[in-house]
Amino acid sequence: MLSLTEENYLKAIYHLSDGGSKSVLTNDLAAAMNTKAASATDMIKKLSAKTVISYEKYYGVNVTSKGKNEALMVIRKHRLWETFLVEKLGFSWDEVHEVAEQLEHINSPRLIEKLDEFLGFPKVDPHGDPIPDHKGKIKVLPHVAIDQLNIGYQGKIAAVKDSDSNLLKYLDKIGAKPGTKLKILGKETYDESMEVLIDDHRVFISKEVSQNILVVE
Amino acid sequence: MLSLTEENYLKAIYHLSDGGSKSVLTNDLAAAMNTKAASATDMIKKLSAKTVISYEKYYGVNVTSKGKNEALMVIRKHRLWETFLVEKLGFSWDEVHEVAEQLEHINSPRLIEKLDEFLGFPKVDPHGDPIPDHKGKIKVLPHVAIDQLNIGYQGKIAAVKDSDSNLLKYLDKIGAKPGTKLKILGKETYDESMEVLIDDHRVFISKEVSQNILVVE
DNA sequence: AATTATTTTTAGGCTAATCTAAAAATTGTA
DNA sequence: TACAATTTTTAGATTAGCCTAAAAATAATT
Repeated sequence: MLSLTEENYLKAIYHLSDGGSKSVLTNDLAAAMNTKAASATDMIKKLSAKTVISYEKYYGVNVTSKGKNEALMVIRKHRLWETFLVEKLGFSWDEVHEVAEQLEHINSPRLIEKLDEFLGFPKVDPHGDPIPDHKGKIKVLPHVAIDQLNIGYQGKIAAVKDSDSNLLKYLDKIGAKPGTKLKILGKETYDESMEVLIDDHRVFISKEVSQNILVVE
Repeated sequence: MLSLTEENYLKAIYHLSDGGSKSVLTNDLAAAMNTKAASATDMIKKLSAKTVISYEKYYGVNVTSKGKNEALMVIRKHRLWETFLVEKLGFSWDEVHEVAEQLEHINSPRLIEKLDEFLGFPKVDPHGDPIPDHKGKIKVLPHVAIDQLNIGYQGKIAAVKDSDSNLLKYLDKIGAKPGTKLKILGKETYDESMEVLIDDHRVFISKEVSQNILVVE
């Protein structure tokens, strides 16, 4: 059993390690958790003792398969709650994160299975991120940001990066949400800004924004 | 801002004081919280400092109006979530308490208003207990337990006491839930057991059970 | 009214999660 | 390769919530 704080650290480690594929450094973890390195070290020791991460002094931490599973269950809960908030309660997708950060720690397997069913077993959350199933299986689709694509590309938005609430507000304003069709009309070589067609509306977007809109390759 | 633990203590004080109408003793509070008197004293000091209760050494605590409001907001959340779990997720009413104990501490005024709306602004929870409105206003109906009533009484079950999950399971089994019609057919003077008609089914119930089935007077 | 019993509070300690400051290990560079 | 810079860990405190044991206050009983 992990405490709320331990769950949050583990989730951060999981994300920083790209789903367990690389080591995470103490300082990076501390930065992600808005704490100091000393606190991160303390927590690393605890999570190590609980065998959800493995740890070699001075060389960073790795998520164990047990830890991966625990992290995926938290992510599952987070994304199911986000879906609930948007689909059922009418939240806009830029305001769900904070609430989901709280709801993801509710501990009731039965609740989460019922919620999944109530939502119709969704595969992705409102930002297009995949929702792990009850066994922790997650379907990672190969996404590319549209700044990597060329003029003439046509397709549907698969996901958006959900790092920043202001970005999400902007994306919402220009209509860029998962499922919407998109076409690249032009690209300025100087600053890599783009002209795109989003759901038949012409929009100019900066490179920064284009890096956050993802399509399936 | 109250911590999770502080919220739980305040809620217990509110309930033990019958909604703020009488003082609560340290030992009773400790018993309700499954802790020791020393811990209760510690917490009483903290809640006092936060002006949600008033406290005179050795003479028990009283809820302030500020505290009453805070307690009512927690109760509002608890009962709205219970309603959600039963109405939307298909939980049976004897299994919602534990989960609602966790959900009641989620802090998001917007969430709770949206949830209220989603549920159609319910007036009572699945046990028949009134749900405080967003201002903390609560409509207390004058309930009587049916052990106080005589043969021939006819009416609808208004609420059941939700103290014990085993009792709730039993009540569910015999069909005794809020809204169901009920008639008292007989009463044994020796042990005060009763024969009642619940939704047209004849059932014998002990005094203990009859004390937990409430109707509007 | 005095003594006993009960209740409540205080004193001092423990653990989880945090911090600052200092020490140790690793990495980068002259 | 040795010294400087950076990163990480350790040491020692702090706060919230809990504990036990002892002291203090109130209540009950002879």
